[in-house]
Amino acid sequence: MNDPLDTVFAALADPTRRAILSMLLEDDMAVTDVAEPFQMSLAGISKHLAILAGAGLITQEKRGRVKWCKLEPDALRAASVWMQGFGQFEPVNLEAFERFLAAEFGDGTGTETARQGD
Amino acid sequence: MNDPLDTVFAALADPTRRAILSMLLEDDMAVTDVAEPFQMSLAGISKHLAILAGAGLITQEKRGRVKWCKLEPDALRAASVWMQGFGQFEPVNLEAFERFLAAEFGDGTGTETARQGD
DNA sequence: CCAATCGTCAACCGAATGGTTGAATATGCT
DNA sequence: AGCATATTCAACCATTCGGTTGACGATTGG
Repeated sequence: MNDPLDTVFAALADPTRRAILSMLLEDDMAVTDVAEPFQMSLAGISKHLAILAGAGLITQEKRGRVKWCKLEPDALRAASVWMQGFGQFEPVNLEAFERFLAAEFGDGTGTETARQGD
Repeated sequence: MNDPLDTVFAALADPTRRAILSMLLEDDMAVTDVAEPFQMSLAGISKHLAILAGAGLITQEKRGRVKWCKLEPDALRAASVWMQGFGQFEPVNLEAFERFLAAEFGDGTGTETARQGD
């Protein structure tokens, strides 16, 4: 895999990884905490995180025995530019995005009862 | 593969398929003509086209014995919306896109009527 | 020191990918 | 009819992917 577009799009093609990215939108997280909501072994999540890091979509910093995962949204820019070239979509607003998140997890993503307890 | 995001991103993760999409930006094309610039069997390209069609990124219409491939940029909208949610990138212009194409194929990207002899 | 916690590594597995070749199916031309 | 063109199908192959389990190296805390 050479082209960064390859790795970024491949990373985004997996629903678990997209879900992880969405989780990291809210806050940096430790690997174990990232893994918690998933029905998957820790090693499995660790692999997904490695793939996301390989694509530059997250960075991981080890403090003590805990490794913190941080979203790096800038890595999406190149891919976004590439895509926009096709559609010339009108500027996207966050509402549409939140509808999307809601559709994908059916999880309360903000509008009603903003996330409680952080 | 359930989520349309899965299929769209997976389709975009392959450089051959992205190149095909870029070619189709300029014009609809027959399968054989799509295959011509690639060092790959026709059947190989046919498979790639099937994947793109499966993701909704192109449609194929058979007229006579020729199957025409047409770009469907609207299929990118959902993926684009998803991505924009992370970065809130400034609106993207076509210049940036053309720089990208140039970087990826080093091919004349439009300014000088790329299609000769149609 | 000892035990628990955090995370990765290594080996393994089944399924999917990306590609090939050769035969098969349509369609068109003369 | 008969041949060439356009495209897919089917079988096969090597590689990668997504996942598991079990052992392992760090780090922390009693």
